[in-house]
Amino acid sequence: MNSSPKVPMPTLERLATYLRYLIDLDASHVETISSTDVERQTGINAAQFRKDLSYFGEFGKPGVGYNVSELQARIARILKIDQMQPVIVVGAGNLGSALIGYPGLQEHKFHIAAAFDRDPAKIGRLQNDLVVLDESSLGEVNAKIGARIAILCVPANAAQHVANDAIAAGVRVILNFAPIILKVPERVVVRNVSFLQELAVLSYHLSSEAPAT
Amino acid sequence: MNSSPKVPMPTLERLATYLRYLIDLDASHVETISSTDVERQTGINAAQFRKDLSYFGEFGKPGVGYNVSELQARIARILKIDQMQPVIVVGAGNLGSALIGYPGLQEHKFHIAAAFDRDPAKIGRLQNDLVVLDESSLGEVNAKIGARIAILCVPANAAQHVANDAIAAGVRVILNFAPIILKVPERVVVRNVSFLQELAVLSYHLSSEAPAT
DNA sequence: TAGATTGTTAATCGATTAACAATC
DNA sequence: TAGATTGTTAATCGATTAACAATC
Repeated sequence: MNSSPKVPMPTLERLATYLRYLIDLDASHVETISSTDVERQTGINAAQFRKDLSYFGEFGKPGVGYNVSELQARIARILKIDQMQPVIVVGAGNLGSALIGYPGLQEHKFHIAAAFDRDPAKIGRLQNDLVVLDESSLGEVNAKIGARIAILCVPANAAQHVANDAIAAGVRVILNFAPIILKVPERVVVRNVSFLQELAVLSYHLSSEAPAT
Repeated sequence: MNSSPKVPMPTLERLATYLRYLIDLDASHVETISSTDVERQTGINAAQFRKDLSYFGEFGKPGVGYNVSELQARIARILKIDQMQPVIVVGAGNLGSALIGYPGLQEHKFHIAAAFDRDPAKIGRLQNDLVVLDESSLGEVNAKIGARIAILCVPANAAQHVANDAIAAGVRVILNFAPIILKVPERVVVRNVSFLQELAVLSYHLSSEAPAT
């Protein structure tokens, strides 16, 4: 099923960008686009766009361009967001709650199937139509749900432990918000989102600019 | 003040990772590390680590290694997180609230100086010791605060407008959580954090794995 | 057909890694 | 001094971009 052996990570990230852009175009009833249109509107080089797509086959018509809704459907299929995916969230603090209620999850075919926490004060509480479950029941619960995607919104000191549990429960990819480098088996894919790291990089860029008033 | 003309973005991102790791080491009273230690514990190649530092000067002693607390202090200074920085947050929804109360902001020397929203129901409410202000007062308020960092947690359709206002108010770097590509003057630096994009990339990786049970 | 735009190959660019002389 | 580890140069690797024949 996986005809492309080595797709660069930046290509995958851009694919998600294209998809978002195509959804907007589709909503605006645009039917056809060219790679040059994409460059104008997203800033991503036209050759880059064509190259990115080329990892997965042929998508356009020379002299014409790309059919928006067809391209959208095909990229969605490549990213496996053409059918609903169950996702579990561990850590129901502020961030966890925000993610559970994040707008757009549904459209992207992600379904938060369960939320866990270890804090007795949070367990049992309702969070966006979801009862927060005891973290220790993660394995048991996921045996039913079968989620292969987990989102970790726990503190750094709990993250490794929770990751281990999630992996044991069948999770194969992890979106990690905890500021720690997780040690996981090679088959498991982890992506880290670090709010403070992003701010730090931005902070660096304050220096090179012209002095403020 | 900016002796290094062209530091690669990946280097800056890793710098923030090193810093976090060094803070941990310091807390564990480790005094000295070698680049090989860094590789073992973070997975980042030892040569990469040394190369990254080399953009900013000399930090270690041949045959000995790096002094943890000194290195920590110097990286913090490079990233300008050695002194408190005011930050404004626009959009006080779930995500905005989560970020305002995010643990670690203080340690990283970021201070959320004001939060804004355009929803009358949110304006005036208390959010982590902060009164949510009317978005339309952003310019006026930031004239006093002088924040050069803004975090955007508004919906996609409001993001460009808010970004324009923030830039007009003196903001020079933006952390954008809205799923949209902002058009900004060249001098302004934007970093995008896209939760759904991260999930999409992870979702892709589910295919290449061994079949589930 | 002529004009436009694709998919792909080749050229360029930049980042990572290995190797090693310098040095503590 | 001998052993360890740095900072940096050179080699490798991979990603981006330009160019163009194929084709609608």
